[in-house]
Amino acid sequence: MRQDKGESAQRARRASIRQVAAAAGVSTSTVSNVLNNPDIVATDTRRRVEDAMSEVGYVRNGAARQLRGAPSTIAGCLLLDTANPFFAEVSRGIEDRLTEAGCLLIVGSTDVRVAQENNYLRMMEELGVRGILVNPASSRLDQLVRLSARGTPVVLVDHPQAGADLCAVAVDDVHGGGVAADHLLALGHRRIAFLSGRAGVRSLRDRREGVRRAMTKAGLDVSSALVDIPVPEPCTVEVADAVVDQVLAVSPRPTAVICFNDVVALGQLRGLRRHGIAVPEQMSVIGYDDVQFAEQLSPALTTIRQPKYQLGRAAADLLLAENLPGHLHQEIRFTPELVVRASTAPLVTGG
Amino acid sequence: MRQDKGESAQRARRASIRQVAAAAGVSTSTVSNVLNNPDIVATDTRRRVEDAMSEVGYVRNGAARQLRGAPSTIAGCLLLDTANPFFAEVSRGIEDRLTEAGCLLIVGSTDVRVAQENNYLRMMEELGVRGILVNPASSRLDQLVRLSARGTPVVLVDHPQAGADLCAVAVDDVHGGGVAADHLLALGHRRIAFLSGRAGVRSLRDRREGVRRAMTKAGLDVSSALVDIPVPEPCTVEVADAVVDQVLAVSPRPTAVICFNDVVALGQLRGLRRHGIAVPEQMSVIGYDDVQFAEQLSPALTTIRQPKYQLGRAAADLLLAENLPGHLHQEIRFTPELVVRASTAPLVTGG
DNA sequence: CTGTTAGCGCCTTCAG
DNA sequence: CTGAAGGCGCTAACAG
Repeated sequence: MRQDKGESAQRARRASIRQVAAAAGVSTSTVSNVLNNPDIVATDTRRRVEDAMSEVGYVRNGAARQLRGAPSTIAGCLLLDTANPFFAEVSRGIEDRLTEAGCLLIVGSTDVRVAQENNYLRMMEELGVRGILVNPASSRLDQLVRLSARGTPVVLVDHPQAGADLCAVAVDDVHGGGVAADHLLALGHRRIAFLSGRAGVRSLRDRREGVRRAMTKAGLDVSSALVDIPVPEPCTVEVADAVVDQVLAVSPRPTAVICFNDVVALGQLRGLRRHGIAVPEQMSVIGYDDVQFAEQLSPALTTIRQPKYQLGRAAADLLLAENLPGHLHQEIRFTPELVVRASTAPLVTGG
Repeated sequence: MRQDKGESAQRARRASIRQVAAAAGVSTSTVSNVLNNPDIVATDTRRRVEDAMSEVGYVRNGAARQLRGAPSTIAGCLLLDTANPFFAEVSRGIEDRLTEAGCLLIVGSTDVRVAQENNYLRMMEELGVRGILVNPASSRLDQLVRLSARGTPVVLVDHPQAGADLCAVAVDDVHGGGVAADHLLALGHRRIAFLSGRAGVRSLRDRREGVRRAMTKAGLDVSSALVDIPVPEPCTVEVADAVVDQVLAVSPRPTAVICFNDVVALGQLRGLRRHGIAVPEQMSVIGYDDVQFAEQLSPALTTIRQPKYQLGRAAADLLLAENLPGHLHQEIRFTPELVVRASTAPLVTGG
């Protein structure tokens, strides 16, 4: 069963353009032409070459083509956590747009770790990817700007341009936090917990700022109306469930909680149920993202809807446009919207 | 603002090992040694080279390395739909294991389209990826076997080896379907709808077979006890919601429904609510996968739990082992388990 | 229309 | 320990 060549190698070397040429009795450049300029090759020569290709099992060598200057067919994408339903939908939007352009997608989860992000960025840059879509783990963008300047286009995903010389697709998080707070304030809540994630995440800071402004506008004293509670990593349902203990320990107890995403809200619902606290009667809960399952939770989740799939598609659009002649960096901005369901209700005084 | 070189190019050519050598006053092979055999280079020479690298902004050229014979740092993965929460978790497991091995991951969704799958496979093979993890869109595996024989290792994900000369990570779907049916039969249900997806998907056929066997074992006439209903693509909550109309139109009406995944079950819950049909009092619903949100649905979803993340990790493990000397193809098999919650209940006769 | 040639950037001999 | 040379597979020029 040994190969004739005597190569002990695991993986036999693939047939090259040269073997095809030999098998078809033509030169290598003719084979190359069949591949890249079929029109300029005589029909019967072409057919002979094509037969030779399937005969020797020829497969193009992407590395050699790229070395020769062909544009890369790979784009990269770094998200905080690809398993999170929000990012999973964003990623699918990216993938679909890239596929239309004949590109493949490398994905990576940073788990909000800058070191991991840099590691991925370096590997992708070495591969010479066509560009990288990044939901940054930190708000320091200089690393990304330098990467872009060195020749690998970078598009920010779910992050504002923030003065950086990059394309960006953003969602107005200040607005999102604002409408969440406005909703609760209109229902009479005057003490609201804000569940945020790892410190320093830009989108969460912005949402908190939106909440703060809404409270100020309503004439409230933020220091007593707003209770900050961090959710430790990893941000899973179980962890968010456990955080409920902290929420309930605050005195005076908040009557409503704004979660930084729907997974955390799911954990809150579970934890509150565990404590025998009725939602929304004794506690209003509001999520963020409006993932698929939000509508069918018990109770159905009031949340802030973000355009997830479209976010991804738009980002990929920008990336693909980076190569075009007169390209200018631009920011696309989406506005999130409140979706009122059953997890929020008017404050019952004396509850 | 024009570059001095007068290059109108979008993307300046990156610095090569040669420019580093020139800047450091050494030869290219010394630079190469600094990169690949740092130990054999004199300390001060090495430092000089390293300074030169950062000075000229050197980045390794992956294409050139690969052409020279370096192993690829990329693995591919083809799933039916990466945005589906089941596959998103599988994919995260793959990603984590690959990252430990210093590999990147290309993902692709086939949407159960063989043409799309083949397209992705071809592109990945041309790139010379280290291997490809595939949840096949069809049960014809010859294409994959040939790919593997040509030198690109293939690992089947959530699919049995089925006699193919490939590694595989499988979950016992017949068993899964069986326990779902056993549960409903024990509750007294005698007319059960099975919601399946696109025809020909192996895992769904197997689950149906499990259901069939359970019915037979219980002494039922399958032709009257089992009602097959297909859910058209794309398999979204909305589509599954609409399918409820078909379920209810069947005469005599089924009293329980087994869904092929939790997303479809979610749609069923929504559609049944729309029709004013109480779950589980008037209709029992059972899902598949046990995704994160299943526990918190209204009502909490009875479902079949699959080891999603572990499935991915195990598959990546097998792929990484393909290069090892005495490698033999193997199958790893997981067993799914029933998780009883609130969406199933005893049959109320005369309901 | 087809063949010849010269590298793309890197790494691995083999001499010094 | 360092330098010089060849070639991985492919394509863009140019010659025929």
